[in-house]
Parts: sequence; C-alpha cells; structure tokens
Amino acid sequence: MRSTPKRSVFRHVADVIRKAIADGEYPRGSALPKEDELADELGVSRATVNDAVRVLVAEGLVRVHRGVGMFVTELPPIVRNAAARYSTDERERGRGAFDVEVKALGRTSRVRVRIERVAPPARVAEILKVSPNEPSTVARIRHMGADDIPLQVATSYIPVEIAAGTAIEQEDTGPGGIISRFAELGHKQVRITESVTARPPTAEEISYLAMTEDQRVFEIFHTGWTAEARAVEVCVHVMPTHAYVLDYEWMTV
Amino acid sequence: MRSTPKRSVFRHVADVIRKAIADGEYPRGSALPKEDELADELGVSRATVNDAVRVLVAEGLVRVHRGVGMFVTELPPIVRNAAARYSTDERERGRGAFDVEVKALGRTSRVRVRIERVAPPARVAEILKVSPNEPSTVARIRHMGADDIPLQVATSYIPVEIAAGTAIEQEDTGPGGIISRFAELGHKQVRITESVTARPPTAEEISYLAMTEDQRVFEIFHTGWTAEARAVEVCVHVMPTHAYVLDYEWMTV
DNA sequence: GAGTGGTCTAGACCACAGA
DNA sequence: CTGTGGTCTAGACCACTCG
Repeated sequence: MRSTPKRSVFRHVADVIRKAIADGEYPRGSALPKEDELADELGVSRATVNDAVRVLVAEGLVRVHRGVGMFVTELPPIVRNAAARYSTDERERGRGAFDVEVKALGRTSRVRVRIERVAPPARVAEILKVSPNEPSTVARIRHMGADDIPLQVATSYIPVEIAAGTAIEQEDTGPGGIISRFAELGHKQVRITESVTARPPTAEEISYLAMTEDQRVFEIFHTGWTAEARAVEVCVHVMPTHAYVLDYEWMTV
Repeated sequence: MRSTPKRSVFRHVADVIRKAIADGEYPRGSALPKEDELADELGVSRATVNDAVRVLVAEGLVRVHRGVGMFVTELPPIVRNAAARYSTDERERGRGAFDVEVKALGRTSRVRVRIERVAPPARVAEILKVSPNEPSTVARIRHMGADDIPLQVATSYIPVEIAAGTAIEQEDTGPGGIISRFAELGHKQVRITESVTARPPTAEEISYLAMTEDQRVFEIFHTGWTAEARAVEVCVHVMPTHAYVLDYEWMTV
C-alpha cells in the first residue's frame, strides 16, 4: 500500500475508522460494523481490527459493549471552569456548577452523594493536618453523570473538627452549597490550589466511570485555604480525560 | 492461575513488571530483560510480553529503543506552577520558569527558540482577532528539554501589530522576559486563561517529544489579556502527560 | 549480519449479552 | 445457544541499531 508510508496496518485501520466517524459516516451513538466485517472489508485479520479499535477506545472515540457491538461515543467533552465553580457570584444563582456544565450539553445531570467519616489518604491527611489513621475527616463522595453516562467521581475531605454536626455532613448542604457553609463557620476559603495529573484509572474508577485500562483520567487535587493559610477542604476529582476540558483563569500579580 | 481473577495475561505481565520497577528491581534508567527472556520466565508468548510493554510505555514508565532494548524511564514528573510562571515577582529573579522547574529535578534545561511570522491556527486567530490567512502573527516556537530529554513544545503567537520590531521578535527577550516587554509596550497582561486537554500526540509531536502514539500530551491553550480585555498573546504548550504535574492557584472572588 | 523489538496472521478459546 | 468482542499462541516477517 503506497498510502501507508511507515504506519503500521492497525494504526492505519484506526485512521480509516476515525476519519469515517469524523466524516459523519458513523454518527454519534451509532454502531460500527462488526470486527469480522471490518476485517473482511479492509483485508486484514480480525486481531488487527481489534488492535485498531483498542486505539480508538483509548482515545474515547469508541465505546465497546462486549458481546454486543462497538459504538461511537455520544457525548462531546464537558468544559469545567475551575474559577467560576468557586466564585460566590455564580454559586448563588442556584444549582451547582456541574449541573450548569451538563446542561450546556443539553443533558440532565445526575448526582449521587454518600457521606462517611473516614481516615483520609496520607496526602490528604498531611495537607489538612489531621491523622491518617483515624476517621478524622468527613468524606463527601459524589458520583456525577449526564443522564446515564458516568462522568466524574469527586471526594471531598473535611476535618471532622470543622464539619461535625453541620450541614456539611448533610446530603443537601443548602443555599450556596458547601462553600457558603464554610464561610458561615468562620472558615471562608479565600485561596484555591489545584494540582492536575493524567493517569491510568484504578480498578474502582474503571468500574464507576465505565472506562477501560487504556483510557486515562484527570486527577484534580483541589485544596481550599482560609485567610489564615489553613487548608480546610481537600477534594479529589477524577474524570475521564476524553470527557473533559479544564479551564482556568486568574489575575496576574 | 488463582492469582489473576479476571485480569488478562498481558495486563498481569504488565503488573508484574510495574511492581518490579516500583520495588527497585529495575532502577531508573536501567534496562529491562529482553522480550524473549521475559516471555520464557513468565511462561507466555513474546507477543503477550510485547502487549504488556505497550501498556507500560503508554504510561510513560518504560521507554523502548528499537533494536536495542527496553529501559525504565529516568525522569520523575516536572511540576509546572501556572500562577508562579507569570507572577512579576518570580520572573524578576532571573531565568525563566522552565529553567527553575528543571533545576528542581537536578537537571539542566535546554531551550531552543525559533521565531517566524506565520498565519496562526484558526482558533488562535479568532482569539487574537487577526487574519488566519496571512502572516499576521509573530510565532515564538520553543523546544524545551532537560539535558537530552525533550519535555515540551510551546508556541506563542503575538499579533505582528504589537510585536513588529520589538524585543518580542528577538530570541532573547531581555530582563523579565516577554511579559515585561508587553507591559512596556502598553499591553500589560492582567488576566490569564488556560484551557487544558489531554489528547494523542500529532506525528510532529511524536517526533519532537520522543513519544509513542499510545502516550498522551497535555495541550495547554494559554491566553494573556490586557485590562481592556484584549487578547495580546496566545501560547500553546504541548507536553507528555506522564512528564508533568500542572499546578494552579487563584483567589476566590 | 546479528540481535532486538513491532506487527501481522490464522486459528483457537474464553467471556459476556441477549434471544 | 448464538453472536459479539478479548486474548493468546506459534510462527513469520519486517525495521532499526550496532558492531
């Protein structure tokens, strides 16, 4: 094949399918031909088609229902605006930031909240200056999605000392959300830091977020600081990289 | 094998090698055994070992020199602090932010700068409000690395109208860097926005950054805004996800 | 040319979903 | 039970590096 200069066959097959999707031949949500058919059409073995599909799945462009078929991913990326999420202004307009982001895609947000008292991960314990060996934090574990598509798991850790008996321990944190509660409790968050990495998902995340091992998640390590430079909340956000664009904004000093 | 509940063999092999690396059996920079040897030792086919290695390479944990061997990646991730990079404070201390970040790893930074007048990409043209069809911008293309390890390609686009004949068109932009030149020219950047995605590298990036198709890059779309809300600089940063941690910081409003 | 990794095929078997 | 994708093997061939 003169048209494949140095590119391996399976990557070429991936290119062909990717282009067909981009050209609208297979619209969002539609099924791709079976592996056997693609193998025949393209004159390669099924194993090679499988390799090609693995590439597309890793990119988040294709989703596979084992035993059923292969489908084009239905959802475009969500834009997460970090600064706006925490601005007092936006928050007071009503629902949460995630809800707004999902609505922007014409979908309905689904959020499931679980609250526990837990021993925090070592890194969290260190930042919050609490014990990693006792249930020294309240964890708010949120599973978020658009309709039936899981999109994010976010776990907030708050020192029990601060959260005990307050609305922070309730599912519904009330108007203005958790940030407003912190302010009322004398722990107004004035400075935010976030640390972003891209890494393979854990087994748990693969299951919750309907991912494969070849895909990647953003892990956002979010910390809220008071004027006294005390860390009062750490939130770990995990979401598929292919489902998100992360926006940041700040003023220069 | 009772020890592999549902996990496929090649992922299990990847786990074994990953653990051996984590345990220090193969230190940073050292060679792994040949695929044949690993296949023999573990009682699997070479193709399966190859699949496993592909997983580790995608994670950035292993690097392959074709025809030579497989090696453990030598460099831990670099921390890029977005806010500090652009704070007047830090910049005036001397060398650039990248230099500081690389020194933190005990390495020497290498930067190669190329300056051209180019027609900007459509998205850049739109933000800067210049023509995408003429050489309406000065492009500062920087290839950065630590010693001989390539780490980042950053391309700044500045409207010719602003940059023409100034130090911005020079390789060495002088004390305080390009940001100081903008200020002197009456285009002080007071607000920064960054948009982060993780995506497969382009063919060019694979070559420049010594990557494989299965790895991912962060693409940071950086824009500098003046007090008059005019975008005066767009910089596109591209770096391997496994080589970077992205830090952000801002004050709540 | 020898050695190493990268890919491909054919065929086989397994896992999972749905009729 | 059938059909779909996921993986594995053995063997083959190719590409790249180094001596």
